[in-house]
Amino acid sequence: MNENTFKQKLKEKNLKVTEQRLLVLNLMAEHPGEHLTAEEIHALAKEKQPEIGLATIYRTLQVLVDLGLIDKLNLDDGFSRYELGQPSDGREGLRHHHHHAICKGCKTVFSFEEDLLDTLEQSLMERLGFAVTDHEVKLFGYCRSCRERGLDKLSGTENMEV
Amino acid sequence: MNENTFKQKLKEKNLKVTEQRLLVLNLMAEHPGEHLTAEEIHALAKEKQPEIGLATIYRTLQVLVDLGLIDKLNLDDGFSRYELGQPSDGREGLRHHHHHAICKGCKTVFSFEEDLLDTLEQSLMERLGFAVTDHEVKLFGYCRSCRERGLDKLSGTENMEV
DNA sequence: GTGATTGCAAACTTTTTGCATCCGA
DNA sequence: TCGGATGCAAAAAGTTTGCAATCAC
Repeated sequence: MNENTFKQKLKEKNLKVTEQRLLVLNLMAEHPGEHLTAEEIHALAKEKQPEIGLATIYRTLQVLVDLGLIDKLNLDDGFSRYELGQPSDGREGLRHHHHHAICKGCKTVFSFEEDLLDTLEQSLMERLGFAVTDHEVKLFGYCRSCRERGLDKLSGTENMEV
Repeated sequence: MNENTFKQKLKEKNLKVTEQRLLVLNLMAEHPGEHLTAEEIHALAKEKQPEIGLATIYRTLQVLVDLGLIDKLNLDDGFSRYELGQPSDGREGLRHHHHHAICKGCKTVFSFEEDLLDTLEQSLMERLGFAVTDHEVKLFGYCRSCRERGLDKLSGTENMEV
């Protein structure tokens, strides 16, 4: 995604090209694979444009989501998080985002690509007539190092909230 | 899940058996397959116990989640939602919840069972050493009736928020 | 009796909105 | 010029917390 494509997309929707919008998109592009909160993006943005307000960040992120340039994620920590979108694979209307594995021990989020949902989506279409355009997959469990430290063997709730 | 099993589980954690806890669990059991918000559960609870407070609902729901009796869902509508858990299939530590397909046209949520993630989970274990204990799968798309009404053919953002 | 639980209200947190000003086209 | 965009502050909405009174055991 280069800047000209972005400007093009904005114009198609009669949206204006502003410094703030360029800044936020560039910040997202500089942090690929990260899952940033609005506050984090605001902090990064203020380094380059100290006047920028948090409301602008939220409004800009919504624009970028609508344009399909970034994805909004919910990793169950009370924040909405945003990350640069994956380039489309060309199938019309399909934006298959990558998946996330969240370690319940150390809260690390592992991202990975995988397209094993095709069978599931086909079956939905056949049985319900439901056409899938997008999906969000979250796997919860324990990463290797937490398992080596025995964090997956604790019972009860003592490690459910950090 | 009968009431005695519930009382048993509470005692194991040194939690007390209260009217409020019994009421909330029973309400959840009376609404299988529904995705209720805390406010909705509160409204139902007040019919039988008008004094019950919303804070008690939240605290009780957390207890039920911790006990593994209900699941907390996020269907991207700004609410946390709760539903009765599926009975475990016996595999230790595994609670495979069912999946949700959310129609972007009419916002209907379709629930379905399917266990097609085993391959994905095996591959995670082999490649990352990540042991999956649970997962949450959300599919977004358009249901049959919305497709018949052409709601999936609109471009842009005009149908992204309702 | 004693510590957990409840109800209420206030606090908190994230996100949205109203509005005057400013800016891009 | 002019409608959209911004910054600020206030509001909104869902959820959590402090505390005195109450309840389970």
